[in-house]
Amino acid sequence: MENPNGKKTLGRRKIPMRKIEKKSSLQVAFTKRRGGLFRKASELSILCRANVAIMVQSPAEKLYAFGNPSVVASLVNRIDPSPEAARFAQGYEAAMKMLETEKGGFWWEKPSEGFELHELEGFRTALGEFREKVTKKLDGFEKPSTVTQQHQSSNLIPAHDQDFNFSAYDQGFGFPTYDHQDFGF
Amino acid sequence: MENPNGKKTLGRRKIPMRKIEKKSSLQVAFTKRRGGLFRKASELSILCRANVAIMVQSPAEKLYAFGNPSVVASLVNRIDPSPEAARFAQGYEAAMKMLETEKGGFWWEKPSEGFELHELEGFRTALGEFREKVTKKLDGFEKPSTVTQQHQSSNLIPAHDQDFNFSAYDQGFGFPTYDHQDFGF
DNA sequence: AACTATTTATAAGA
DNA sequence: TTCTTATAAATAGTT
Repeated sequence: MENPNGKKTLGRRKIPMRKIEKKSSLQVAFTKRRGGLFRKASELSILCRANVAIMVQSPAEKLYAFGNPSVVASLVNRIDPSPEAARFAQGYEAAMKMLETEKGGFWWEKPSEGFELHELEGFRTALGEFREKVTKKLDGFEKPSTVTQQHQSSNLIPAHDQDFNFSAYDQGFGFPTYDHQDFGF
Repeated sequence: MENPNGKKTLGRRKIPMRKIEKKSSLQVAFTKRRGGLFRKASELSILCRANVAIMVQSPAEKLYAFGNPSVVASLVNRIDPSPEAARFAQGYEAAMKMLETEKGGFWWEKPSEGFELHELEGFRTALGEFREKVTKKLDGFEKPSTVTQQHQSSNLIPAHDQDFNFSAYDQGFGFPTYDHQDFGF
């Protein structure tokens, strides 16, 4: 065997967090990680009763979407309130239901796991309110170059007097999110 | 120590894939898994040069978003082409840039990792084309109850003559996705 | 918010 | 591409 330690494979290896150059590796990684991302989203939905919608675009401009049909419908309606868009959402849901019947049911169809209509309406309005609040919050912003190196985020977003913050970033996740705070069920 | 085996903790435990009932556990899990989901999205973006946008709504209707500013801007523009929405996107980007300067830079600002403008335009148009194609594809759909128990998905989506499929589901991920096929960089 | 042991994800290689 | 294997990473329960 090629490995000095006599094991069959090297196992998973740590990779640097930058673009994968090798084309074949890139494609495999994209497929695996897209699946992993959608699985994580599904688990978050189920475990925590959270609505999740995801869109992923590959470098080749292929588009992939995740979401339970109702959330997709809500999102589509936001994106385009036309009858054609609504018909797309209906078709999507119909196709999902067909697969459901064929395979034995999806989680969002089970009464104990499904979402109520009023929740979907809430999702729709929350999205609109989200935008409005942030627009107001960011009122008067200047170009970033004029406000740097002053721990501006702290000034911008005091710890206890805000509607939005970059909590995930502040927690050291290494990436920013723009979200509500004061999570409370 | 309380554990019969003398170890400090029980370690991670497997949990059933259904709603977490205990309120405190639910909140902790939501926070952890939302962070995990966004981290995975970030990694997918970096490793594979993929545009990713995510929206998560908690049961308490708090809204969380992920995406590099340009993708968010594109998405926002789709959702609402009004000047106010555009201003939100600008504010989001400005806030991100402030944090960037403060902390040393985010991946999407680095030339080697960033996206080009034409890619963003592609993302925008891909989203529209996606809807149009699916609308056309689903033309003539009936209610799901009329077409069940016939391996309808196979009829609906032949293996090699389609624009869209449920590939992730078919691969046994346990959740459906609606996506393009024939991935190729 | 930190800590571990365990579960889960996944990079390489077959 | 799909399967295997070993390691890297995520996280449930606890402190």
